[in-house]
Amino acid sequence: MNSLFKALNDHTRRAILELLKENDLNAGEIANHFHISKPSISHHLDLLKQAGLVTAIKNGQYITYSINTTVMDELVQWIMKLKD
Amino acid sequence: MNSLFKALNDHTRRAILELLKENDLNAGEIANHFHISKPSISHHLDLLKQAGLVTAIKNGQYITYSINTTVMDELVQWIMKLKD
DNA sequence: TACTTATTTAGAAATTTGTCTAAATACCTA
DNA sequence: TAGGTATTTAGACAAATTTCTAAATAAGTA
Repeated sequence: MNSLFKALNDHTRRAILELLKENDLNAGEIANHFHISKPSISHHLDLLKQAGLVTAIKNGQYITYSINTTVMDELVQWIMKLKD
Repeated sequence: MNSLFKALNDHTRRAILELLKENDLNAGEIANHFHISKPSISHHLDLLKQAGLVTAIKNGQYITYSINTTVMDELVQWIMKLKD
């Protein structure tokens, strides 16, 4: 849960998830949506990957990122339990 | 949303919410559940309050804290939208 | 009023985080 | 093989975060 909350606690990373919801994208395409350097985006992608929120598949020179929302089920459950 | 994710991104604060789910508690009672100084707990409570996750009511010398889960609805909605 | 208790505020120290540039790695193509 | 493109890794730095102790504020009680 810790890595999940940590990954979600950043506007850029949340925006990346919203982008990936629409389409799978490679790292460069993701970076083009932000005014942040590619290494920084790469770092954000790494944190999302650590949380299980995205998966990465190498396609030759490119790495395609996809969203994985199943890890958020645990979060929703946690919230629902708090709500009773 | 930012203050919400920020407030949730800490184990102690999440544990405080779980405590308050069971009972309203005053600041001292909350502090007694952790091995953290009272000023630090006070700070955590402040962040939870800023996010709207708890409310505080002064009862004489004491301040009673209660959980407020309605602000998490927005978070659940955000997650559901990502899931389609 | 003086003392005690509950809580917060202030300020400081250590750690974590987000960002950058430069360099490294990996793959593609002529 | 040489050169170009895509991406990550490394290292540095500023800002934010978590924690602490000491002091301030507010309320209850003798």
